[in-house]
Amino acid sequence: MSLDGQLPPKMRLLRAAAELLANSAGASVSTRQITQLAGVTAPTLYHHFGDKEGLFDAVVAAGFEEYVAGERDFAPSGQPLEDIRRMWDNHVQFGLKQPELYLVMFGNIRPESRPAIVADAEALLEEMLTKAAAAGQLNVQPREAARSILAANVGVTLMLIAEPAAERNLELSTMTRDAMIFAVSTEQAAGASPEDSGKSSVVVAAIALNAALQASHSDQLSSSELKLFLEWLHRISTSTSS
Amino acid sequence: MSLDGQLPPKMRLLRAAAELLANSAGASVSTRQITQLAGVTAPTLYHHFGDKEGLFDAVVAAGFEEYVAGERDFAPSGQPLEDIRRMWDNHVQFGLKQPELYLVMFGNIRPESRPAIVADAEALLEEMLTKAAAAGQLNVQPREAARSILAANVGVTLMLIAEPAAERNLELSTMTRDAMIFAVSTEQAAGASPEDSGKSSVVVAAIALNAALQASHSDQLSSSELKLFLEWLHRISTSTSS
DNA sequence: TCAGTTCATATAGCAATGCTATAGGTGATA
DNA sequence: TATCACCTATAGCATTGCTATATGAACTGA
Repeated sequence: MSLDGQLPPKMRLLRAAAELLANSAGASVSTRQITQLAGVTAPTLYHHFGDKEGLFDAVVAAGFEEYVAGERDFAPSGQPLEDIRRMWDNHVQFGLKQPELYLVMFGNIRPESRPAIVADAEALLEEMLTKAAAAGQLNVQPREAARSILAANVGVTLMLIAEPAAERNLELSTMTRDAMIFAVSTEQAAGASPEDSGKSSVVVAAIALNAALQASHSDQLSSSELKLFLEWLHRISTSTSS
Repeated sequence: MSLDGQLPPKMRLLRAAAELLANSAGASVSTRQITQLAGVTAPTLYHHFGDKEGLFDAVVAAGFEEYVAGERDFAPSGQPLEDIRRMWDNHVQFGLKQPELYLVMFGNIRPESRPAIVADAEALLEEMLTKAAAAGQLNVQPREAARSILAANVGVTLMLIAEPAAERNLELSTMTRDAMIFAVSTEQAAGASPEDSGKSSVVVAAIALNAALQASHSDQLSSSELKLFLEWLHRISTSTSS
């Protein structure tokens, strides 16, 4: 079978690569397989993508588009933390639905190659977490919370992918998810956690104000005042000692 | 340079492969590079390891021995949860010290190939968590806790590896670590403070910060800075627009 | 001591891989 | 028609993982 049709060769190459990548259980996919399935010869591939890795990057980029679309494609519930849960679940589902693609995206991250995807995924989470912070529901900076949650999310998804599909236990996901969200949220504020007993109230309030200010542009302060104000606010909200 | 010496060829192959794998920044290592560095010809490799992947598996196994040794190599503090923290940190340190090896071990996990390593790492954690459970410090089953903590641990380590070494922020690790441990432990009994749920305006946040600042004297701002800061805060919190 | 057996290494080479130098074909524009 | 940029194909190179076969070394039993 070949992916002929009226599609331009560039598209056919992308689809062929995606299909072979998705069905190759870890085995390496050769350019010859791809070009044959696409009904195209080798130079066409290198003309359009320069490289085998270039083609794979394009496939990953397409997959990432799909992922982002999924992350955005539900109505905000009004409860940011609930939306975070859905984003988490969507992330896991994406990984389980396209494990090979996911492994290329998040399993082989190397310092020099592709922190871009990670940064984008973080930004998605951070965006939603900022709303939570604005509602006073966040314990830490939205950015730090996003990094932490994403890390756990990736780890859980990789673990689930590694398991045979039959015995996958999604409880691992929900449990870890709720643990992370609970840890960054203020629901626990009165708790006995030893290290944040001193910082909590001031820092939480500062973080919330910071997020709220950035969401709604208050005109009570001039721009220069606001700049200095935000700087001080940042200083307070990043303080760790009481 | 070659790894000659009195070592048997099998060892030389292992060391050569480990060294090349450690220094190859993601690039693929060829059998010819390995055999040349080991001062050996190709059939020797296949005689001892059968396969290129067989050799790499052996390298991974050796690396895993080192990892396990590190996980066991500290005296139990008597506080299981504190020991879990050290195991977490040791895991991260191992990943950062040998990133390429770590990526092979935990980044490329595929359902059919190697859940063995994951299972062993889980068992290490579970062993310690069982002690915590015996001391009544655990909220969930040790096995579930181990799976969850390991997943987050792997995710965090992968994220840190993906970052340029210069700007690695280990706070991501400690924060996620404590979040996970806190979530599975029984320490969290204290109640929540649902008073400020639902509102998100700048004013509310400013008022909260104002109150919090006056309650606890933060030393992040000088007194003159603080005075001006509070004035602005007052201006914001008395504004009429939401 | 010496044939037999087993283990370990080397020589030479195969098929498959990623990639490319070069040339041919196509359509739009002048 | 002629030109020119763009896209694709033919053929082949260097490198890859791997192996069929042969040679050496070390030990065994007589």
